[in-house]
Amino acid sequence: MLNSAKYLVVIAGPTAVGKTDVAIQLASHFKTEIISADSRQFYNEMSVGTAKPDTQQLGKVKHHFIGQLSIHAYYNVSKFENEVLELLKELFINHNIVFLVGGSGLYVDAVCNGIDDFPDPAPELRSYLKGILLDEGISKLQEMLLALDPEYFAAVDVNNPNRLLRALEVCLTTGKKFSEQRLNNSKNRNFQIIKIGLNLPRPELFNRIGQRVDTMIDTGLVNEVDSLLPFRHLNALNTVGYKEIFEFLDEKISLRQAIENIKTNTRRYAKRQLTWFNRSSEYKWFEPSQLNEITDYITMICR
RNA sequence: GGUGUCGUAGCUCAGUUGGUAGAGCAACGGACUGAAAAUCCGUGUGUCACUGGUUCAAUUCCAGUCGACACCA
Repeated sequence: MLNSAKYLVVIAGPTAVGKTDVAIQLASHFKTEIISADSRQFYNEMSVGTAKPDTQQLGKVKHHFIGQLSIHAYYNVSKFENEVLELLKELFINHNIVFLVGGSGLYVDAVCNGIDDFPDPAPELRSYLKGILLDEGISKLQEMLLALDPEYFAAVDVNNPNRLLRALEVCLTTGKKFSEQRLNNSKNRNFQIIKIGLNLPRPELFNRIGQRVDTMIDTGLVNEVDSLLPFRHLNALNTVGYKEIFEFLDEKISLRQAIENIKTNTRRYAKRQLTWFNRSSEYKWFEPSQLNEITDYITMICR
């Protein structure tokens, strides 16, 4: 092969747009493998509610990062970045093109651009800070961050508890300001990146979301969620499709209402995904039906 | 058929002692560096059922009409 350049082809887009099917056809065409960038399809115990590729689909193309984790495992985007880079080294030995497919924008970006390195905070620090949030409210966390890192305090969304907790965690673990360590530099990769966005007119997308939720219900979502009831406190299960069914199982809402809520929350999620991906101008957008155009586009660039 | 209550945003409802109206949810837009399907921020989109009357001014008061509900026949 004359051109030995390596290409990571990102297939991103909102949930239910049809990424899985397109990716499988593309990966088959280019005789390569798929890395999933979907922060919920990682979990082995969550299948129906995450619309994982089914066994037939998984049989067509080798997928990575599908169901490789237990919901009890601690995982984060930095681990994902490192593991994917390791895997890519191997895959690029025998393939010039590898697909990265998923809707988790932060995870996609971590692979493409990298994220800054921070030490893992001690678990007890995290629960200590959460305790403060619970007992004294967010204003206490704001006070703490203002004292420890006024620069980040000025820039951060101070009403967002997750952001405050994270910044405080880093400040207290490292003894240095979060803002000093958060360089936001794009890392160099030794492969080229092609970004493809998949989207549909909104009514069509929303229609597909509704149909997919109905299919999940028909294929046993309630049973799956019921079996995970003891673990509902886990972060992995703080997820659309699961939290609404928990409410139904608590008899707080009807099944009908739970289904409606899942559809609404999935639509909102899809919009947030589009906001994320639209921020980058690097995406070339297609409709999922434009398989030939997408194939030509990739071929043209990789030629 | 009679009496009563109600009719305000996409939905549930508040309100205006008469000066053309506002909450929650939805919707729409946005942010995002180790929880990210998470978390957070911003925006009111309206023939105040309809037709008349009183009034400088009616969504508000009055009458009628239509519709919903309840009770009485």
